[in-house]
Amino acid sequence: MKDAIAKLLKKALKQKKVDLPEEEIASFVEIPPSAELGDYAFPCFFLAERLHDEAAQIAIELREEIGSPPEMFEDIQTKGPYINFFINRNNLARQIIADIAKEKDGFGSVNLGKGKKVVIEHTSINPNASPHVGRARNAVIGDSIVNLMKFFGFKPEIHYYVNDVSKQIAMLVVAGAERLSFDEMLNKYIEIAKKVEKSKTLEKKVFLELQKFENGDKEALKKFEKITKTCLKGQTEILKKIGISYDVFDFESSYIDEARDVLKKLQSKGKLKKDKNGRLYLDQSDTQLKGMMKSPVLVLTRSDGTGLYPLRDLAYTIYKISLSKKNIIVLGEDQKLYFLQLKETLKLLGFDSPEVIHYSFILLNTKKGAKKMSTRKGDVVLLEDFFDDLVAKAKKEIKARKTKGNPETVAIAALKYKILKNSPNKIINFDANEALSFDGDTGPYILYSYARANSILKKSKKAKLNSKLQISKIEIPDLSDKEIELIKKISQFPRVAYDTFITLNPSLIANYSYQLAQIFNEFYHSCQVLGSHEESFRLALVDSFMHALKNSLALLGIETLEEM
RNA sequence: GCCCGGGUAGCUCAGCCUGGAUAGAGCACUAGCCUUCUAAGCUAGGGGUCGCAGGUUCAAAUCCUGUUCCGGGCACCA
Repeated sequence: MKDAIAKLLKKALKQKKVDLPEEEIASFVEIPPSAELGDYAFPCFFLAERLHDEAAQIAIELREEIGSPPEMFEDIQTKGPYINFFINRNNLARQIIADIAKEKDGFGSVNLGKGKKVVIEHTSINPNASPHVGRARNAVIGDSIVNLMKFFGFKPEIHYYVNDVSKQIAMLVVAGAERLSFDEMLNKYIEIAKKVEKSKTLEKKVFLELQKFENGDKEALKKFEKITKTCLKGQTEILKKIGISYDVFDFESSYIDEARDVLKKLQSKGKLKKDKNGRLYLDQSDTQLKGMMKSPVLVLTRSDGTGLYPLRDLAYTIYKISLSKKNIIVLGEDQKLYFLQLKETLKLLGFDSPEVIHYSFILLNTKKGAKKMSTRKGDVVLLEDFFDDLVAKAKKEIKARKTKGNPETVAIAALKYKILKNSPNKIINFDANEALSFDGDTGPYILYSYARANSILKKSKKAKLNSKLQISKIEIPDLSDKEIELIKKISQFPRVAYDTFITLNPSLIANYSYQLAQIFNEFYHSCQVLGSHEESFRLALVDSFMHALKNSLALLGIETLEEM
């Protein structure tokens, strides 16, 4: 569209003896702040100096040069220093409705992946306790990326890395937690973490337990496995409740042997060094990490010779890359530098590294200000508790309204939207009261607009008829402002979905979903559908809206409700 | 000390990549709207030195530099 405008302008500019390439002209073309100013606009400021005239006057003269607008435009006007282009809205309306009627749930989707496998690792919570909402951010973002990949024709394989070789589990072993249930784990963990912090001898005991596990001591193995299993089961059950599941669970402990091979390979690269305590480390001073760290090294073994986490992580990442070249991982912001270290090490070994999405923490709003959630300190809002609160609230609302609708679906929408509407790199300030709200910029609000739309179609006798009717036969009436806004917003969906895919930033589509729902609600109030003269067209428009919103929410991992 | 994020209305956030018309939403507050398709809604109103200071530009929330505050990280946690 911008190209077409640029073409018109190029011709007009030539008359004024200004010769600019079309691409440059197109780069000036913008979308005006309000619909009254048209659909596209061309600012003339930059021409003022060159033509020794006022920008507003130039706009008028250029407009004259263009002459009568071609068919694709309804009108071309000038407003001050701008030339404003109004596209033919009826054409747009017809086209969008026809596209969606044809593509339905595929509207906006492009088969970029062509069925290619993409390995996505997300969530990967330490198996030590019930997850808090901060951890849930990883899972919710990861799940959205999975949906995004599917939408663009990839075949996602979802991996969950289970950190079963860890100090945390060793601590729980020392605390005798292998007999505990999942619900009891958190308190035990907080208790032992406090004790270990205070006592060096207890910490030694913890590391001894870890060493025993790594060396394959049967007793230790059994205890570690029991705790890991209990935690993993508890965690995945909660995640399943919010509609997030996994294809493969990879256990860190099964990469201990491969880790040794990685160590050997690094040895052969000649970058591996041993410090005076006997630790093996990788010198990274010849990489971008120089200047970013006090000492650019990656420590790979303890002084007792046991491998550290990065070593196994390397082995694991190499394994994932062997599954598919396209790899995505979701990691906390605390792992930014570490991931760069990993990336440089993989590069040294001749491997690509996964695309990474880093997300910031969710802070807890308290009277004293925001503070970080910490499992270790017990300052958390547990995902499960928060979700249960959301479900209870949804049940209450549904009951009050005497409607039907699945409260779990409403709660999932509230939770996921709350997490996804912010850019991953933005810290989320989590306020319990605000998070429980279903008004305004929330998941339930968006679902509600869908349910309302559905209600119209359900009550309509023509809707069924419409679906069989040739879209081309529907008469497009003179469009009201709200109808135009809605059509334009719907038409943006493919672009927004694609941008989300490129940037791996689900907040783009989350914000779009909200704006779309908002415009629909405005349309709903200003335009009666049933029984109106424009009924056929409006029914088709409502149907188009529903598809756009449904596809949009699907990318966020949110299901729509026909009634709520 | 160094590296990476962030600072926009009382609060929570869009907008920044790719500079343009009066800086947008939501919550909270005020006033309206349910005998018409679901009031989880809509309409109207008040509320902003876009952290601060320079610079580039016809034009800066947006780009550049400096500075400040908050978060994350910088050798045996994972």
